[in-house]
Amino acid sequence: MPDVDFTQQLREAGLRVTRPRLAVLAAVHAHPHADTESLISAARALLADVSHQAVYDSLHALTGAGLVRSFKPAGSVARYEARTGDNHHHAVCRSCGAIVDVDCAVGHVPCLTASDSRGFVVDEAEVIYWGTCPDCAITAAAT
Amino acid sequence: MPDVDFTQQLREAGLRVTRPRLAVLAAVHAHPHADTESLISAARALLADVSHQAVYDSLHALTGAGLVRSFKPAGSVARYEARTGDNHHHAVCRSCGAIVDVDCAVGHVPCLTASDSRGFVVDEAEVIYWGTCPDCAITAAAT
DNA sequence: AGTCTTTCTTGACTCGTTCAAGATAAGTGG
DNA sequence: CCACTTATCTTGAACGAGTCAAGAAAGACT
Repeated sequence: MPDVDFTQQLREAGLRVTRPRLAVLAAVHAHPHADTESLISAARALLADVSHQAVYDSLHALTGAGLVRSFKPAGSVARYEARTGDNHHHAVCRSCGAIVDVDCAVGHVPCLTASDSRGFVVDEAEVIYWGTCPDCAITAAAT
Repeated sequence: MPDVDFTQQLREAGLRVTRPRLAVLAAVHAHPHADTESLISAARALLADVSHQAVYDSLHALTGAGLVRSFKPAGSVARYEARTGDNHHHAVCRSCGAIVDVDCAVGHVPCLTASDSRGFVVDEAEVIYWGTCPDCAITAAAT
């Protein structure tokens, strides 16, 4: 996946194509669920001396354009991912902090159908499953 | 609801009964979905000069004991509520920030039944519905 | 009451994130 | 291809929710 893809994406989103944005976009694609600090490092591996501010700005711009999505499990810093528009959710391991993607519960977006939402017009449901990942479950059982 | 109730709750939870904790517990009951700063103010109305640290400590202790629950909509600070153990969720208005309780989607805790959670043992699902509250929907339509 | 342990007070501090001002470079028309 | 306009980036400071630490205070048990 050459930079051309990302350039294209930026153009189509009406964003200017800049080196920092390409680096950040590539970093998010390469490191799903990464926090900002990791993304700064990853972006610097592609483009030395990018300021942290540029990364924050880019992430905001990309988030606004829908090219990346951000989420923030309680007790964690902001995390970003490039998988957007498919209404998937996340499962977080209480023990090791691992995060995996989880497709919508019953398969057909039931997450948007709150039975009684008090007249709210709901347009997005953000779901985080808390639990124990397979690895930690095994470790805990072995204790 | 005299303080006796809260005293009882603390005792049963195995926590020491202290003035700050009673004040914080009462504050959370009186102001559902309030953020920490509001709770500090509310607690000070009941017990002047409580330190913010005592409020933080109390909230942590109460959360650990299951007497209060904390949640944190993206972009917001921590919020607390006294309604626990019934697996309800929240709807947040993007426009005015209002938060209301929403009972579980289909009525029978489907929120815990992620179809494919990659082997995760899920013990809690945290759901936040984002949308527009009735008031803001009307205001927006009138524009 | 006396003693022990938990909890509270005070105050400093961390860290993720944001703000601001000036420098730089992407896009656009000539 | 060059100049122009404006969005974006750099640098560096600032902010604020939340945490840490040391000593003082006050529950709980005997």
